[in-house]
Amino acid sequence: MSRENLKNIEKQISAYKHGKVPKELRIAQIVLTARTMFAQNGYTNSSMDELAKRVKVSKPVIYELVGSKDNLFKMILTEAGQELQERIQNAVDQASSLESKLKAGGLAFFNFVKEHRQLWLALFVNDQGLFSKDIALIRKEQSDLVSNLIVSSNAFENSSLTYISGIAHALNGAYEALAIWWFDHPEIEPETLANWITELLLPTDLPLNR
Amino acid sequence: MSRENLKNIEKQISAYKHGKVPKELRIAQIVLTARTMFAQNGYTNSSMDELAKRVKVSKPVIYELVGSKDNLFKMILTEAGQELQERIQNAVDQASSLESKLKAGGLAFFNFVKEHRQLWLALFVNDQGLFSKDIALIRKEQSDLVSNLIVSSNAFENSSLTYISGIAHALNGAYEALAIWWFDHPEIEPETLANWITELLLPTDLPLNR
DNA sequence: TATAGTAACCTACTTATAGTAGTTTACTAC
DNA sequence: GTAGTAAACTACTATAAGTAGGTTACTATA
Repeated sequence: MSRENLKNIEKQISAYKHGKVPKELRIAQIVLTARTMFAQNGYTNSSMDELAKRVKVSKPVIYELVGSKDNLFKMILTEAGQELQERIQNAVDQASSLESKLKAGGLAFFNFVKEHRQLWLALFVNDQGLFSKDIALIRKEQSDLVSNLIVSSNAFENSSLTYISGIAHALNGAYEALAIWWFDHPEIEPETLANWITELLLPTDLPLNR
Repeated sequence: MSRENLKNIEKQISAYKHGKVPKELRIAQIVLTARTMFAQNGYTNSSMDELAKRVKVSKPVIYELVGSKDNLFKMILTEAGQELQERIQNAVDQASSLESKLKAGGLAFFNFVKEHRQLWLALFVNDQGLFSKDIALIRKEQSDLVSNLIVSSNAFENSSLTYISGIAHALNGAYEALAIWWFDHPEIEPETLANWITELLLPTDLPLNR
């Protein structure tokens, strides 16, 4: 991602006196500018008119070069997805044991998110603002339910509330992701899915508490 | 959710000859019609003009009664969130052991999703179509990476590929959800988060394989 | 039974934004 | 210096959220 940086490109562009900039350079400028804009405002709250203003070019130029708002977003999404993928893959490859691979992969992921917080949010999670607070509230309630379950089970009796809250959210995310995956495997019964996650967390041949 | 059903309400409405229907009844009709529309087309692809057509009323009536498109969506989202919450809570309360509570809660969740597939997707996951395929592709790649990790570790050697794929998606969902939760706890280090999930899956005082 | 008040509803607009048709400008090759 | 073309522009259309201001029909009271 950002193999070229925006400053660099704009410096090159400033060499063209009368504003007629080669296609590829202009595309790079547009995509990078759009990435910042999407990160700041999300997809819906970003407009192509504003993008045109930021790039200091008229709208048809943008449409000529990147096709559509959708397509522009997809380009940015795909590129970021690829970089994320590569970084995780490299991290996993360089570790040896299962445990260290899991740690390294997770670390690579969280570092990526840390470096690109706003962008990651805008690309992979939600469309800036609109309902994120409402969904966050619902998730929080679900997670509180799970937190209570964990606490009352004494499974994590020496753990901090922060840790338990985080784990509860992670667990909810697992259920949610499995439900999304389920759309492509509709023949599976709800009971089966519930068992999968339960057994993942509480292997039947192991004591429940630790 | 849908404490009243649409047919019922429209039957009551048809009693009013000249189309002047009491506020509350009209609101119920609008909300239920909108719920169907959002489930079919998602938020962005649903228009208030179409809603007005479906309800057979002019647009200002709808704005008078539900305020805005945002607000309408939030009403539906919140109500669905509450029902989901209640169903999981009831299921958990009625079970006794930690394991049975996890199973029952999970089952309640997956049953809810099964009963309201399209609506659940539209409300909690994404905005119909636009980028869901692109994000799904990225998730699939991440999950394949995790699947390979799982397979090569021999941790699940007797498991079907379908199961492994599902678990991999669930695991990715856990990372993603934890990253979202992280926005409210920015002081935590990436290493810490990576360790949390690793230890959840591979408790250090237990053998790695089972 | 006439009429005042109001709840429910309407037509016709404004504003914002994605996307396009058709034209103009400046650099390049001969 | 002129022809061709790449890069850019102005000015439009279409769709959709949201609103201003007016109309209709039911209800209560004289």
